[in-house]
Amino acid sequence: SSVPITCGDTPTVGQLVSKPQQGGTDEEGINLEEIREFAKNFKIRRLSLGLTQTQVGQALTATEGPAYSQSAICRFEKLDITPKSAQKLKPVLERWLAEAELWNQKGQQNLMEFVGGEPSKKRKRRTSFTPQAIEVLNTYFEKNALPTGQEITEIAKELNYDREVVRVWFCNRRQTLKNTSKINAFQCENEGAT
Amino acid sequence: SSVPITCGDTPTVGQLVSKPQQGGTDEEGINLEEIREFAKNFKIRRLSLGLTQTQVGQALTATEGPAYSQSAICRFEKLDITPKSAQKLKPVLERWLAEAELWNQKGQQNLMEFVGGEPSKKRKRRTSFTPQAIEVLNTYFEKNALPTGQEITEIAKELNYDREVVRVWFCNRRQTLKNTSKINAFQCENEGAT
DNA sequence: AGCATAAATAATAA
DNA sequence: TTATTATTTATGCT
Repeated sequence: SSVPITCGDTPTVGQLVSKPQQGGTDEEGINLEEIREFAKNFKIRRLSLGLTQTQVGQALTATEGPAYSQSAICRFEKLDITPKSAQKLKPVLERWLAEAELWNQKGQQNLMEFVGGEPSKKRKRRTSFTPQAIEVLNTYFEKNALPTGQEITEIAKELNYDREVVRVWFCNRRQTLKNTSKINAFQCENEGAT
Repeated sequence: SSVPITCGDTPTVGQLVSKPQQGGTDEEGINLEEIREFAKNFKIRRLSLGLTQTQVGQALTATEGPAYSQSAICRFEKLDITPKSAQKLKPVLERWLAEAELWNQKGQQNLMEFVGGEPSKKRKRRTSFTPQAIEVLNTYFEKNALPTGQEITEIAKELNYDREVVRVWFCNRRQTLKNTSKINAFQCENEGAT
């Protein structure tokens, strides 16, 4: 009385691979086990490069012709995809990833260029501060990381923010800088200077 | 004079800002380069195990005594932490991670048991809101985009949806609004105009 | 076959 | 640290 739930839908790799009956190979000779292994590996390597599914999708769309959405990458990694599609996508991903890793070895900058994102994409801040306000705050911070109460009041007034908010911003800013500067300062090793 | 610890008026921060580097070791003999390397490695290994910062934090809290929040793990990985704290935290993380990897080799189940979470926490099924519910939610949102916990509970009750689902809906709704209004001239601050 | 968005995870203002 | 925002992933739908 085993009624197939699939109702004619093509089963996904994930569904097939969890069935021990097939021994890792589907009826068309596709090695499902190999695909599963690659998918898992792909995710780890992607994360090691610090790339998001969106980035991979966009990069592939740019270099490989057809469109690869974030959803497509997601579904591949989760094996929520038909064996046929997976079989087709696998070599594309494999080739692309290998190249990406090559660029990464030459430096993080090269990778980001290869991926196609902006090299120095500005990070979005929490909404309490507008980007403009952050810029102004940083300018003040560079001049003086420890403003007096009077100065804080004036900055807050200029930016039209709550005084307390500005005070805490300086606190957090100093904290972050203090914590990270020592350890992180060595990251800039490929800067052309000695 | 006494040692000023408070974030408001420590005069040494300005000095820290422009402090020259010391070749990978700080004044207390901590190998910063080693910590940086480990932090990077830690993240990759954590992701390879498929663990979240939250899971690591909770597991550490359970096995190691003091509390380790998701934020703490995040800050360690980002090196947004003092060298002293990092030095203290590093061996704990190293030991824990090694053990986690050991359990993982014995099987995914063992790892999840070690981590202490539910064996296989499934992602919540994506809820579909009825058009009627969306309409009601939007009406509430227009009146108040940031309802209190009490209000959320009431709205959820009225619509007969899970409270958490409603809470997340407001989160995402705020997010969407923010993203779209960014395209237009945005106004983040409704405080007294200048 | 992929968009819209719900849910989950990471980062950060307080 | 905690509560919330920002970002990323996953999935219901057509």
